[in-house]
Amino acid sequence: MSFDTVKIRARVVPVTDRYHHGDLRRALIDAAVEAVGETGPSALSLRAVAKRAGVSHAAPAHHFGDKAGLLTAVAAEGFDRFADALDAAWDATGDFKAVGAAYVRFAIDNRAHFEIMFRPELIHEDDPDLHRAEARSRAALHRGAGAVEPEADYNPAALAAWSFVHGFAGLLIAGNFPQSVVDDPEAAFAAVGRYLRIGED
Amino acid sequence: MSFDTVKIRARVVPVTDRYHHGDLRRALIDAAVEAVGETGPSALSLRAVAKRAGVSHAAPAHHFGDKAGLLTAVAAEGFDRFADALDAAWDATGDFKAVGAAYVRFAIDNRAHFEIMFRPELIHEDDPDLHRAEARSRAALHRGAGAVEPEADYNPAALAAWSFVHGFAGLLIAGNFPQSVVDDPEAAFAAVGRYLRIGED
DNA sequence: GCAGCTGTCTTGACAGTGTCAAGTTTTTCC
DNA sequence: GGAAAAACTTGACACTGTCAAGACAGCTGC
Repeated sequence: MSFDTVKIRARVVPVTDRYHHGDLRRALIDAAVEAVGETGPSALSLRAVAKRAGVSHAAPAHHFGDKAGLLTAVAAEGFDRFADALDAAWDATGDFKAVGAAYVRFAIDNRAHFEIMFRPELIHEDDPDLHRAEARSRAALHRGAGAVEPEADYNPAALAAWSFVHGFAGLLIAGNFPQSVVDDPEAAFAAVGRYLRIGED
Repeated sequence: MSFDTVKIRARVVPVTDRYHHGDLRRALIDAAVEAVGETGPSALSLRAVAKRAGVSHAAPAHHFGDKAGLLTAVAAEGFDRFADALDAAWDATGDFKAVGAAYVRFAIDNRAHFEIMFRPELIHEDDPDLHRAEARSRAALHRGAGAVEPEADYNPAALAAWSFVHGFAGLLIAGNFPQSVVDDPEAAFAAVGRYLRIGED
């Protein structure tokens, strides 16, 4: 096997790990996210994910151990992107409401990730990578909401803010809100957010 | 059929439908709730539910059509009890916060029902019985939260209150809150609820 | 009081599922 | 260039939801 072949491969799939498929791990996560987006997390089939990625039905197990392992990887990726989004919103505005809006926006734009992230029975909660990513999100959220109030072991203001935005996002993507809210979530969130007593007076 | 027969039957099995098993429909719903409480909604197996109720594996299909049908019945029952709980809280106190506390309490005490009620991909959303029960809950919730603000097509105050309590309940039962909150949810909800600007000034 | 019928449930079968053990192929390492 | 490791495939297993067909009980009409 010549060095050229490797080089060509590396140029074709410019990702961290490389092997036969190129980056099957990546491809499987993407396929899983796609499938969850279409049919929801409960109806997800490992074999369908494998077929979507063009590999045999047992290939996912090699990378993720089992179904929950694959979903754990999706959740970890979700928490990482989530932390990025929240941090970006805070850095850009320094405003709690903007972080809340980013929270809701993330849930809408990354619905598949979001649905898995907060469904503990589907994933391996003890996964170290998941923990790391989750901690990042928690920190980002705390920075946005907790900055208003002094830090504490458990911060009621942060919990209030979290409950509020999480409930709004969850009810929204589950289809519990009227069409006008779905059509313009940002405006609705701004209107509804006025009833939260945080970051003012 | 004579009127007397009905009366006697009604005393033995005081439920809507009756047949061989006594009330298999009821038993299957109970078994499903039990199973969901133990393993979560995703791992629920129709055959396991049937075994738990002591009937053949295909018996549930006769009463509920399919798996989603069984879960729909659970959700409908959940929404009915939910409406009862919220109405009772409002009638007893006339206080929005008490309705919120009842919301959280219901989620904790009826975790299996609650988890299914807000997971649309698991149930038949077009089921008329579900719709009826859901409307009852919506009305009860609106009575508790919407009473504060004037009625409208879409009431921001009601949506805010709903988002807040729903998020709190959801994050709590998903294990995202610190132990102190889990140990005394009522106290935590009262503390956190102060950050919601509803029903005051 | 009995034939027929409707509703309740069982049996058996089917394709599809997750997981595991064993094999095959490719890459890496020295 | 050969050995070892990694990446995947193949085949099997028990289990799942769903469907068609049949068995059984209870009620209806006479």
